[in-house]
Amino acid sequence: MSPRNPEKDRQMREKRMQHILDSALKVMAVHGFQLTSIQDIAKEAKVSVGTVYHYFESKEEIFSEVLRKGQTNYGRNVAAVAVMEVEPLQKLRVIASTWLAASSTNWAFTILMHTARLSKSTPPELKRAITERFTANLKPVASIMEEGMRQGTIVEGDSVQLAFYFVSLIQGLTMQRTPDYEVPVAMNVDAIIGLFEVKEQR
Amino acid sequence: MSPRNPEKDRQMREKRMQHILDSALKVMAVHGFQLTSIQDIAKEAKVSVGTVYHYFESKEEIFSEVLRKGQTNYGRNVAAVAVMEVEPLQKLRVIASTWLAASSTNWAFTILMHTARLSKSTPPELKRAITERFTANLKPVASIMEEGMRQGTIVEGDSVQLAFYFVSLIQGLTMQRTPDYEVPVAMNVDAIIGLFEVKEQR
Amino acid sequence: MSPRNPEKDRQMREKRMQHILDSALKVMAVHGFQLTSIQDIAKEAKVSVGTVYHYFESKEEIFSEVLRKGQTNYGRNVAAVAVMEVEPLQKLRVIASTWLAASSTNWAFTILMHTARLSKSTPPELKRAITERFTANLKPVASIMEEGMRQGTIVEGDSVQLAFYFVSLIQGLTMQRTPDYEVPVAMNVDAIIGLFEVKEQR
Amino acid sequence: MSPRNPEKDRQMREKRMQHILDSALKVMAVHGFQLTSIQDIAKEAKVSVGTVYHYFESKEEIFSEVLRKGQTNYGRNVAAVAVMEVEPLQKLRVIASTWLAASSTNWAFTILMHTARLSKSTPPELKRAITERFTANLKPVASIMEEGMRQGTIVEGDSVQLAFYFVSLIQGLTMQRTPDYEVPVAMNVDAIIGLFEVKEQR
DNA sequence: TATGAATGAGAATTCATTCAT
DNA sequence: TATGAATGAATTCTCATTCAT
Repeated sequence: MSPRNPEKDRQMREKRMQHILDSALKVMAVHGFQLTSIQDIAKEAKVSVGTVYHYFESKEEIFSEVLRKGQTNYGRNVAAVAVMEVEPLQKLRVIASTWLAASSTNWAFTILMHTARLSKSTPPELKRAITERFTANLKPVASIMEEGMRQGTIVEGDSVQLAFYFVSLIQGLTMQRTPDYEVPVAMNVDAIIGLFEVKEQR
Repeated sequence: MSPRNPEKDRQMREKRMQHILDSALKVMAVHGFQLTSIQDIAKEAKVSVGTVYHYFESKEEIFSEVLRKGQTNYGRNVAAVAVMEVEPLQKLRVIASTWLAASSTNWAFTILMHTARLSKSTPPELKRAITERFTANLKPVASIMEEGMRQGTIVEGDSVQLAFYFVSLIQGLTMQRTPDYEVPVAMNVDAIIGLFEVKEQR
Repeated sequence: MSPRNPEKDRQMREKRMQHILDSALKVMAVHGFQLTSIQDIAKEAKVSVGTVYHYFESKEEIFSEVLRKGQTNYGRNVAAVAVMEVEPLQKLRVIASTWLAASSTNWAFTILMHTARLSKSTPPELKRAITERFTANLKPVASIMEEGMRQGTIVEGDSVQLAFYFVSLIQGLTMQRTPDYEVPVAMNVDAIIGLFEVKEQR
Repeated sequence: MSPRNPEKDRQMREKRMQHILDSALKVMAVHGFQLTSIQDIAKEAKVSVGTVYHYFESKEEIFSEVLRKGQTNYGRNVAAVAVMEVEPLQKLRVIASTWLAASSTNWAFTILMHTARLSKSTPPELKRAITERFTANLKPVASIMEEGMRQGTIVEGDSVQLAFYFVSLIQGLTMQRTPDYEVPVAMNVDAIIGLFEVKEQR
């Protein structure tokens, strides 16, 4: 019947969708959330507008997917760090360094996430999904905090709250990392981690 | 024809402009940044679109002014706290509590600021102005940090960097405060301030 | 405060709205229902697309208004005929002649009405409104039928049903009146009315 | 490779084309005329868009074929009724009952036909074809009328005109039969036929 | 023959801005 | 100064049609 190869078709489809999502994140990083038009995304992906709509129902869905993939990815990375064979403080350092790395577009991603949660026009399901994934992603960080408390190297407190503060701080700093006009104050990962560290007695 | 009073005219003008700016912030807090139209602002201010354009050159200028007033205001408040007659840690507490108060629309303001800095369509002058005011506003906080270090109650480090971390943390937390789907983790001002506090010897 | 004349403004507004609605009917008569674009309407009315949207919320609303005005108008006309001082059969003749007059765009209007009622995309309220007005407009015709039955000049039967048949016949014929390729069969008002007439005994 | 059978191939082709046309009518009955997309038709027929284009040149052609088959079919049915061995009035009754049967999608078909004739975008050939078939289909009905006149059971008049009125009435009533908001007036086939009947002397 | 990916023109709608009154 | 009508560019989304596999 069909002279096509369904399996290959499926793979191609998957690949193109990912390509479009990557392009979407890239332009959103430059243009900002809802200011990114489908045109912009299509141009970046070097496909036509129609093609974008061939793969995604709406602009809405693209944003939703970008966020989902990004948060899921981040969650996986953090979980991997949490079970590494190093000191808890070192784990925090890895997370902070990765997130704040100059090359990353995390600042764009963070803004994207918060703007989506804020915007009146974002559908409730998406808001809830974002918040839930964010909350779930706090877990691995919280477990690092607990581990550090047990070892006496991380300050005492509610582990989830501490994780919340840590992540919020990192995200807050990330957003200062926007291009063009960066705040002229250096960031020092050791000093940041130091805030969560139990100081040795002299 | 009523005789004109130039001084009163000027005051009236000032008052209406402020009214429009207040209305603008109010709707932007609900609708999100650039999704707020001039129509929305005019409706909120109960004036016509034409009137808005009498007082402001462009939508651009309104945003710019909202940000300028907001940042200036914030700067004044922080400066006032910095010279209060209380412990440095207490000063930080006051700043944090005020900023994170449930009633505030600081989350909207923070997003507004970051989105503006991020957006390609924001003119460079505005971006620079925002960043400069942000940087300048770090000063009073840095002086609090220095004061605390001198007294041995605040952790050692570069005072401006510490201020940067403190403000970023507060802003990062603020953005978790968006309505509808708040992250289900409590915020505890004492615990937050605790991160910057030198712990007593046991 | 306002150097404008509100009353005059209101009148102008009313006039422009009517002008746009007239233009809308005119183009819909040529292009057909949902095939008429706002562009078409704007061009016909010699205003910009934006202006059309200044006066009407949506294409939907324009169609809805065209139908409402048209049906209301028709209802008024039929009611006026119903109370004229002539024979019942003569009243039917007047209605039929008016409706089938070559110059009228009733055929367009009729199609418009039925297509709207048929289309899946027409909101239920509009469908109900159309149907209700149609039903209400049967009343005057039914009263003519009753009058004729009392006088023995119109065939016996349920007056509302008879009215329904009469109107449906007229509308059915109207739709044959589309331009370009008219059905090559003459219409004779007397013969049509004859169907509802009690034939004299010889 | 299976040996080809040209005759069987042709039959298959014919069968698939008919299947697509049937599906087309089905969806058009629900979605309304030009609001039906090729996608809709393909989905209903459970084939791909490409396949539809294998069998038909354009959307235009599909509509054209649906109408042609529908009108031809109707013509055949009416012609069959015309030569049945029953009273002329009974023949009219059969035609009316069939056409107005609740289950039929004639209302969709009727709208389809009229909208096509009306639309600016319908090519002239199609318009002419529709009108010609419509006109030709009046013949069998006209012959029924003539038969009735000869027998003195159907009112006198031009037989083709009478047929025209009869068919227009039926079509007019059909369009009141749209789903969702039917006009709340009963239809009585006997009463309808009665309009064309010569009344007995008292 | 069958598929569905790709395209681009066109539709509805929004909105910043201008301008006559 | 105040108003709101008018404009047209930009945006999202749809869809007929083409084409490589």
